[in-house]
Amino acid sequence: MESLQNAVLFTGIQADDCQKLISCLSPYIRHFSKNEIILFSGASIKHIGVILSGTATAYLEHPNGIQTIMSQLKPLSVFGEILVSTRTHKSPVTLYATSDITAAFIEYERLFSICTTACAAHTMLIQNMLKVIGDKYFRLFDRINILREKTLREKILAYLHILSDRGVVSTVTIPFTKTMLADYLLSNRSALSKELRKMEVDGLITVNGRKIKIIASP
Amino acid sequence: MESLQNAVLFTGIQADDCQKLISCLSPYIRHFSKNEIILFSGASIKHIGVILSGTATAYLEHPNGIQTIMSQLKPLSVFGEILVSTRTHKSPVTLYATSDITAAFIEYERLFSICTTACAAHTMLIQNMLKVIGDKYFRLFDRINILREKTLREKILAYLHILSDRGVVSTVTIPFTKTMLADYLLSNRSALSKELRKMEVDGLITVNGRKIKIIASP
DNA sequence: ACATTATTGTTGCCTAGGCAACATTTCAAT
DNA sequence: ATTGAAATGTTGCCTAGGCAACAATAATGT
Repeated sequence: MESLQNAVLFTGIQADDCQKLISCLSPYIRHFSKNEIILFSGASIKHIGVILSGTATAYLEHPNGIQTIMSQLKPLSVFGEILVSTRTHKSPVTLYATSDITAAFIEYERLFSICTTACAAHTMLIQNMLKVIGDKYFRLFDRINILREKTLREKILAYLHILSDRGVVSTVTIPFTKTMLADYLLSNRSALSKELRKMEVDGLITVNGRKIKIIASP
Repeated sequence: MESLQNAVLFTGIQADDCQKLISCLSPYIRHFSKNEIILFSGASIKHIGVILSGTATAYLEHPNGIQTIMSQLKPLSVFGEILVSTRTHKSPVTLYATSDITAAFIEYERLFSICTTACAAHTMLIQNMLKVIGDKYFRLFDRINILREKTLREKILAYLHILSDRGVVSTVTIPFTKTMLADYLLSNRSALSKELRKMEVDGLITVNGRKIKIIASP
């Protein structure tokens, strides 16, 4: 439970205020085992979740059964926070546990109920939530920025550029498998494999498993 | 200024509370003439904007100069609200006035400063803002849902399906030109034109200018 | 009413990359 | 260590749709 304090939701709040705030939010803990579904696409939820330990992956489901990767969650990642403000609270994604997971859940209502003990902290909490939502929005925006590139090569470069924190670092580590990367880029795995090789031949990058070094940035 | 009260930001707030709240937020009004740029991509802003009259279009700019349409704003649309919570407050899009525009601007700080007169209304305001942000998030999500379809025909159908409020209505009116639609679908205009005709021939839809009737939904 | 500009339809050409099929390597579980 | 299952590399084929170029139509401003 102490680790919950480290979540972005609680940054900028004094330790003791934070204690009070959290007890005021009265989160409850749930465990999920690997491969279990934490949240079904289309299901209504009335809590936001915080991953305390383990990892999860969010997929967008297609009527035809195909899944598209949307995001990866790691310890202290928050989920369900966008649904707070929607009418139906229906999740647009399915959340799979990719390892054994411990997660904390906080009821939406608690977030907005003004508690008597730590109101200032409460305000900070809401602002932090805005920040979390903003971050998620921009990650989706990043993807649009990548997908609008016309060729696969350009998509890859755009992806690497964003991953490298907009060109600050030159060696990046892809946070998932190449198969998933192809999925993320909405392209074909073998086409991705081909193109990465071509880019290596053309001296643009060096590929080493999941590590990619970006060579040219003219 | 009365029209500002009708913005989503102020729904669920009593008229008199709303008056107080708005004077507390002390918005200021600005005018833009057609084709003027309201907000530059990359520019920092410290206000959220509400369109009072007129229309605007948000474009994502590419280093190479190509613009991708992101959203259309009409009276009572809000913009800049996602930037409230970010560190740099830098706009990811450029906002063009597509007609003469009147807009109200409210400083971020005012949103969170607890006023003495209408604190409850203030809380409602924040919740409304969460709703606005959530809506924007889902509109972006919709686009991903469309773009991940593999063929152009499937993209068009997915687009029409979402536009028809998930299949409730069978005749939809495209909110922009076909040229812009092709842009939105990240595809080629003449390819879109071709495919729409083919779909008409195949008896899937009927196209009448910007009105499209969806015939089959098996 | 007229002129200018934007939108739309239509055609043909051509290539990026989707797809399937297989071999190889890496990873995970027992 | 061993086995089964993913992940990855690689090849060839083939088509969806990008692109350019033009004509026709519609919208807009003067």
